[in-house]
Amino acid sequence: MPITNCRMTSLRLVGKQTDCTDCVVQVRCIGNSLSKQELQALSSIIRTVGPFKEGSAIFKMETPFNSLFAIQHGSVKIEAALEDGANLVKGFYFPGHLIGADAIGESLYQYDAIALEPTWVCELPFTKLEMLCAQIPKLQHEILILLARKIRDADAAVANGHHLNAEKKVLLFLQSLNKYRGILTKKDDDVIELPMSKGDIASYLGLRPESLSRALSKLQSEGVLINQARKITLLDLGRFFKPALKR
Amino acid sequence: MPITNCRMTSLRLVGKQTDCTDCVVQVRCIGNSLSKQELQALSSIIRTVGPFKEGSAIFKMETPFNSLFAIQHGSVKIEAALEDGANLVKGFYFPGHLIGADAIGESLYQYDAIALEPTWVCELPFTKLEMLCAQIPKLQHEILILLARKIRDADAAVANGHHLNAEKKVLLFLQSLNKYRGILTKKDDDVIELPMSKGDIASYLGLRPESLSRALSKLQSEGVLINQARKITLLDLGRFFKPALKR
DNA sequence: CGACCTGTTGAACTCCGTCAAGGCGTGTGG
DNA sequence: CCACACGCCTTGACGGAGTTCAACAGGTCG
Repeated sequence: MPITNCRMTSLRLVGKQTDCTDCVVQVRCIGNSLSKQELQALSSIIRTVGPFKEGSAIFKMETPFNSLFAIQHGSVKIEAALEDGANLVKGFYFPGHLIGADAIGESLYQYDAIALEPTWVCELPFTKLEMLCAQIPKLQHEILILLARKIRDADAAVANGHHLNAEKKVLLFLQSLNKYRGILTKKDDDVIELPMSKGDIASYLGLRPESLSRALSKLQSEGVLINQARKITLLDLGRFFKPALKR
Repeated sequence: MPITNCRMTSLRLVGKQTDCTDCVVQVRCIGNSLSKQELQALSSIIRTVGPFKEGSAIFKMETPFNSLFAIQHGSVKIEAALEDGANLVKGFYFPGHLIGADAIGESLYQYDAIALEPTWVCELPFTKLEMLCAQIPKLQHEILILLARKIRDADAAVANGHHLNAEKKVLLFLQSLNKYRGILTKKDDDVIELPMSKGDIASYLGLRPESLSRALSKLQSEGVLINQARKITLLDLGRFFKPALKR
């Protein structure tokens, strides 16, 4: 589960591709520690791309890796096609998140990045970013921290996949989603509007759609949440988690 | 599953802590692209530490994070204690591997690193390494690639955890272990001497020890391998994998 | 020799996957 | 406007892989 503390000032972007070197607020997942001058140097190598409409790809597995992408507005799912044709969803990302970093050192991206709603991203050409890092140690430091966090998140996902049952996986997913979207939208009413399908969530959690559906039904019957199509209301997570994560 | 292409010239280290600035071959997971002069700069900030005897910690969760460690000789398991007291093994690492990188940006290490046999490591003070990276872009590039590979490995572990059954997990583990140790020891006889316990392997694969034992027994009865305490002989992996990884 | 730890084997149970059917909302065409 | 199809989600019944609990074998160390 990708979790960042990054916030992003929401942008009122016009509906066409822009090439703005002036809007320094573009990338808020990196650059927070930089001076104004350094931020301008960063701004000079990046550009805003969008909108990507729902279902369209920001990059695909076959695309040569050249850039990282910071999500500005919208949401993105990362998925890889398995050899048998099934799709495996590897993550969901929101404004302030960086995607594509795990392709560093490879010639191609590792999977497809698909917009879940109208989405704008900020392109960071990797070679230029690297050169800038060499000039700005603070930027290098930020990138290293960001990659390390991605490793920690992936490690945590492995551990959770091993020792949590379906219901706990679902709840952990929902609360991290809510926490994040709470930061973003400042809504604290515990209602989550899902930008992705239940099928995508099931795939991400390593469950069959039927199992996810059953888990949600059971949680609803226990009064933990309310499950309505693409809207989920969290009622009483504390009660559920208090019986202590048994192994 | 950690896989690196790094090779390492095996060192005949004396059994006491050494402080060798001359042995440039110390760290072979990074520095491969550097000039002689740059390698010397790298050597000047690192030092060899060891031996750690079996069961002793190179670092623990409570240890403040200051350094990365490249394994020179021996083997290391990474494990975290869960709140209920159970231990979760998160990885096994061998000469040429780098550990501790996912603590970057945190004040403490994320888990314990325990030697599985007499082990020497090379300590890389992180702050100094960062400063060196700013001076040597090639080194910065290597570090970024190394971190990205760790992300890919962890992502692959998530996917494997989801759609492989116990037997396939075991075989995948064994062959990656064998591949790696083959590179190291130049033995190609497909006999693996396990430095870790079966319990550790089970934990790493997300299985109960009983399930691992059963999987190994079944594979032995099928003629795929021979299971003898801490020695496993791989016989015919090709046959097993040919029926196509069915989801 | 006996205590202990690790690994193995057996039997019963549980959770999730699988297969099948049906409900619901949406879009399309008549 | 309704009829229908289609995709997505839900529900039910069943089976199987892995867990759990228990007993035991084999090695090591006191």
